[in-house]
Order: sequence, then structure tokens, then C-alpha cells
Amino acid sequence: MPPDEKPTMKQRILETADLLFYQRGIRAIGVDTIAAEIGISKRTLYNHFPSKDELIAAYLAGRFTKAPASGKPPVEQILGTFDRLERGFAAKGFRGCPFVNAVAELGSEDQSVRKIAIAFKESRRLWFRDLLKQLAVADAEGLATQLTILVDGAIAQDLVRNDPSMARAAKEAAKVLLANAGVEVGGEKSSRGTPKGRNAASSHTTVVTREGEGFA
Amino acid sequence: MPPDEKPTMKQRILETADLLFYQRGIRAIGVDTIAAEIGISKRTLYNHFPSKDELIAAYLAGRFTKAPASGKPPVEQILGTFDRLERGFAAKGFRGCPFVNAVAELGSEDQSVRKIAIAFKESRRLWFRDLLKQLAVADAEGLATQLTILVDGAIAQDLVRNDPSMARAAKEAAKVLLANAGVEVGGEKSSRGTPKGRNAASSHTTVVTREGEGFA
DNA sequence: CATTAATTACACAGATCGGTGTAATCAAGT
DNA sequence: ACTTGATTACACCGATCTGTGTAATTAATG
Repeated sequence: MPPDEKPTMKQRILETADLLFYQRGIRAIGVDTIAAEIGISKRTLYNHFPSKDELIAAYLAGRFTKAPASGKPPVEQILGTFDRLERGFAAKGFRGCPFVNAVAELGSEDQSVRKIAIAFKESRRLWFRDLLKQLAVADAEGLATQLTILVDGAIAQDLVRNDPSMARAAKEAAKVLLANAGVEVGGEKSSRGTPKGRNAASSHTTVVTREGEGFA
Repeated sequence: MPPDEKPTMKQRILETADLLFYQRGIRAIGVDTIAAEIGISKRTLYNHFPSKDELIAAYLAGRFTKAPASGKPPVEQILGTFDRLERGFAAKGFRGCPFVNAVAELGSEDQSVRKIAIAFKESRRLWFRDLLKQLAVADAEGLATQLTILVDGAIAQDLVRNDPSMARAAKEAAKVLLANAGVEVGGEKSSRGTPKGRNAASSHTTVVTREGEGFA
């Protein structure tokens, strides 16, 4: 499918909803706001999505991306996750994991949202696990769980602190866990001591990319 | 101060707001709902809290508890955090970290909420750091950060999965990080392999306690 | 008993919420 | 030129939101 050409109206609605939902919260954004942002009538929005709930579902479904496959060796893929994470943190507009946020704000009643969130988290865990199995790690299941914990912990910390170095701290921890599991982990320790520049207003030419999608 | 005696009206309002805000989300709960739950008039509520925002602030302030001090050795205190975390997860009605949730649902604009969330997270990190310094850990700052990442990661994972064993997985990771930093960590490895009973509907006589408060 | 303070019921304001109904308008395709 | 489908403007619905004004009622204190 050619990625150019003018986007469908449905796509425009969805991507605008995505932006607003993610940035300001699902409950905080009304359908009127979304329609106004695009400059369309509310009727048009409802012609493409029969209800806000379905729009929310589409939003989360769109965030459910596959973890990137690459030819690189498993260790690099695993550690690379934390590098992508850090870039995501540094990118303007990062606001944590959309699935965790959705569960947090939609309460425990909403079962469908929780289900997709669980599916996403588990898919990431399995991605780690399969790579760990390639590395002949004994307890691939448990270590994979621990890696997802590191990822989500870094995300939560960055969400409140706005400190991208949390990704690096998590990466260092991941290295220790990997080494402890008998995995040969690549050379330099990347950074030492307390990550400098905590709570950074340090804007390194941040790009507005949306890499990582569901995070992470 | 004697903890018994009948609670103040303000206290009743606050504790009810706490329960509802935490359980169902701040944005999801209206002041009418809170007043109705207690059985008081909305006017009375506004006589004690001039606005919902101040009630929210009081809610978060109430969740800002000090990490429990004890005479136990630092390592046990650190690892004990994860045990308390697991009990919190198992307790009925656990719904993640109130500060992270508040930041997640109130969006990036609300500065006051983010500030108190940062303060809380940092206080927990410093608590870890001071204990680590007692253990003569070289990079106490960095390791403390990593421990908070583990805590928040376990919380996020449990929030979506409802799996209290995430706390144990985080604890095992913490042990590895501590050992790697030269800390002598206590004997048995507590559990091995994949934590059984993932996504547990397994109700072990869960208590309704609210220990941990702000988590963790 | 009289005073005072808290709480009550209740109506109401203005905004926003998700969602619908309708008729006019616009843009293609044939 | 005619038809078809999408989009528009716009009014409207009932519900809910935060917050206020007011006068009556209740409970404790002197």
C-alpha cells in the first residue's frame, strides 16, 4: 500500500483522536473537540465511528504494534529496546504507555480495555522471552517478565519526572540481569554514576516522531 | 492523637473521595457521587473543600506517606518493600500508584499534580539511596533509581495484569542488582522459574487493607 | 432558653458530555 | 446533466458536570 496519497477521512479522525487521547487523556477529550480540531462536523465523525467507545477501541488497536524485528543479534535487540525507549522519552509529547494510561483512567470496570492492555504487555514479554531462548537463558520466562518490568518502570518514572535518562538506568539494570543469566553483554557501560540532568528541560533538538507507538 | 473517636466530617469526605478517586479515577468521579456516597449534601462538601481541585490535592497529599522506618538491617528493608508491594497487589481494590494514575489522567498541563508526583517518587528514591549508602554501595544514586524503576514497573504490570507475582519478579531482580553491587543478600531465592498462576483469579483470602498508601 | 454553627434540601446556573435528526450542499462518476 | 454518496450546518436531546444561593433545620454550647 502506497503510504502517500491523501489520507482517508477515517484515518484523519483516528490520528487526531490518537493525538488528543494520548496527549490529554481519553476522558478529558470530547468528540466535539476532536471534530473541531480537524475542522469537520461532529456528524461526519459519527458517520465513521458509531460511538466514542469504538473510537477509543480503534485508538488502542492502532497503538498495538509489533515489536520491530531485525537481523541483529538477540542481545542487541533486547538492549536496543531501551535505546528506542530513551528516544521515545526525549521525543516531544511522550506521555507514557497508552495502554497503562487507559487502564489507569478508565477504571477497573472496563473489561475490553484491560484485555487489550494485557494482550499488549504479554506480547512484549513474549518478544523478550523468545530472544532470551535464542540466548539459551535458563529462566527465559522469568527474565522476560523482569525486562518488561524494567521497561514499564522506566516509562512510569519518565511519565512523572520527564527524565529520559530513566531508560538508560533501566538499560544498565537489564545488562546486569542478562549478565547474571550468563549472557555475554556488549562492552562499555554506556554511563556511570547518577544520570546527570535529572528532570531535564534540556531540549536536545527533540524530534516529534512517534516511534515506539504502544511503548515499548 | 487518639485514632478513635468519631471522624470529622472533613475526614469522612476525604476518605470517601480517596476511595472513589483511587478506585474509579479522578475524572470519572463527580462531587455529587462523593456526597451521595457519604449521604451528605453537596453543600456540606463544598463547605469543607472550596473546589474539586482542592479535594484532589488533599487526596494526593493524603497518599503522600513516608516510607516505613524500622530497626531492621537495610537489605531487609529494601527487599521488604517488594513484600509489602506484593501484599498491596493481593489486597482487593489495588489500582496502581495514585500519583502515576493522576498524572496519566490529568494530562501534562496540570503542573501542581505533576509536582507532587515527582516529589513522591523522589522521596522513595532517596529512601532507597540512604539505605544503600548504609550498605556502602558505590553507586547508591544509580542503584536507587533502578530500584524505583523496578517498583514502578511491578506496579504498572500488576495494574494491567492483576498479577501480584510481579512484585516477586521485581524482588528477584532487585536481589541480583544488589548482589552485583556487592551487597550480601539473604539466602533462599524465594521462588524460581516463571511465577505460577499468572493473571490470577486466585483469591487467597485477600484482605482489604490499604497498606502502602501511595505505593510503595 | 437562647445563641451559634453546621448541615440540610433544593433549585438553579452555565458548561459540557455523548449522540441524533434533518435538510442543504458539495464533489464525483456516469 | 443527472445521480449518488459524503459532508455540511445546526438545532436539539437528556444527562452530567462544577459550583452557588437560600432558607429551613438540626445539634451543641452558653
